[in-house]
Amino acid sequence: MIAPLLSHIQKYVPLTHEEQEVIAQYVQCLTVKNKQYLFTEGAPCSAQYFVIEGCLRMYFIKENGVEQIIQFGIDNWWISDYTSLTLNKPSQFYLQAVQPSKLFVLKKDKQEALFEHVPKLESYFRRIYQRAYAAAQTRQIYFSDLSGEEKYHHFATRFPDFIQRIPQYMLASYLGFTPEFLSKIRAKK
Amino acid sequence: MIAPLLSHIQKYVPLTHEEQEVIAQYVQCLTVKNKQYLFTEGAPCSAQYFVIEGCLRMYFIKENGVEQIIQFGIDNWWISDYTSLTLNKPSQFYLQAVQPSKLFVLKKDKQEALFEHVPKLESYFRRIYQRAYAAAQTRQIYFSDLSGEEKYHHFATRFPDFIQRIPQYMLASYLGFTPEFLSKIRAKK
DNA sequence: CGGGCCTTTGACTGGTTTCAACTTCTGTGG
DNA sequence: CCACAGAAGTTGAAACCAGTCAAAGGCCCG
Repeated sequence: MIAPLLSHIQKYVPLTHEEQEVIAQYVQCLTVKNKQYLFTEGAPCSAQYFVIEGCLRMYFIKENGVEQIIQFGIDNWWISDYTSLTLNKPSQFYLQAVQPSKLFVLKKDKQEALFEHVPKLESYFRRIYQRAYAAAQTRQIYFSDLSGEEKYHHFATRFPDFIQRIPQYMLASYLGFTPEFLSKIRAKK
Repeated sequence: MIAPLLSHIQKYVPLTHEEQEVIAQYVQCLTVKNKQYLFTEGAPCSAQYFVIEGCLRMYFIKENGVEQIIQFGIDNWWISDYTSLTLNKPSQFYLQAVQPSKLFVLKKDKQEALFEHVPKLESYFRRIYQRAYAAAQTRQIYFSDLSGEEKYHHFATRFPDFIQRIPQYMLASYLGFTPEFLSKIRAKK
């Protein structure tokens, strides 16, 4: 059950059997239905989520009322509103399942306690956040260099299986344009 | 000399006198002239930079040949191409001084060695990267919700002193539009 | 003092949005 | 299992935000 998380951690730091037990006690497993929310805008977000199955989307509502997805949560990826989590501020985002999903929850206070018991997890999360930040930098290249059409083709060729799993309007939202425009791109060929 | 860095670290983790000495041995201080490069696209980037004075810009060249700034490096902020640093790949960016600047350099191998000697720095960088990632998430809100004109006004009111220090074409590049368009925004009032 | 870089201004162009109408898909209850 | 209502996707016309190109003016630094 907790195996996927432990094996992910062990790609970065080795764990003794005892450490694995401790970790298992500090995280909870959670099964969510499609459309279920993990947190919503305005409410404080006090946990991080590790997706092992299914798919989440994190989004906010723009001035004009349109939903803007800023990230999908898929297998082996931690997702959360880190501003809310770090500074104890109300969340800026909604985190919602877009498929029936299985995930692990690590609450903020549990994480801090876990660092006391298993200090090498500091190293694990240091690497995780470093990679997440690196990915955010790289994503900026695609989002500022590519036109709408190019972004779609880039994403469609990189994640051909993923785009099958989500409705088009969510893909359009993530790529930063309207569903109508995506429809026109797809009509071209 | 190294005081600004040590006091920044101590906002997150306390340091003994010995630990401060060790850190001082692993980082180098560097003074750079305006327009000097720290690394360029294609070359591996094997260090992070902590700015204590002056200003850096990190940018890449778009398909159409235009420079796109993705980040400014100012006081008390670590800056680097973390994809290059983490995965030992050639850098995607240029990092260049836009003012005479003072900074500290932490090479990748030195950082790893430093973690051995001062394990609590894992915790420091874990927090630093978590905040950096949080900031990247928040920035996405502004960049996807605001029009060009709104981004300018938002940035101008938030950092009124900073925009005085850099040429307008760099601000336009950072905000994701052309210098001509910025000029037209400013002409409106 | 000069030359090149930065900024401004205007006319034209184009990618993307908006709006509205229509079609297709989906899932839920009878 | 079918029917139907609401959600999702498509299509076209008109409008708009921002880019491109070109020319002129300002300013900084050698």
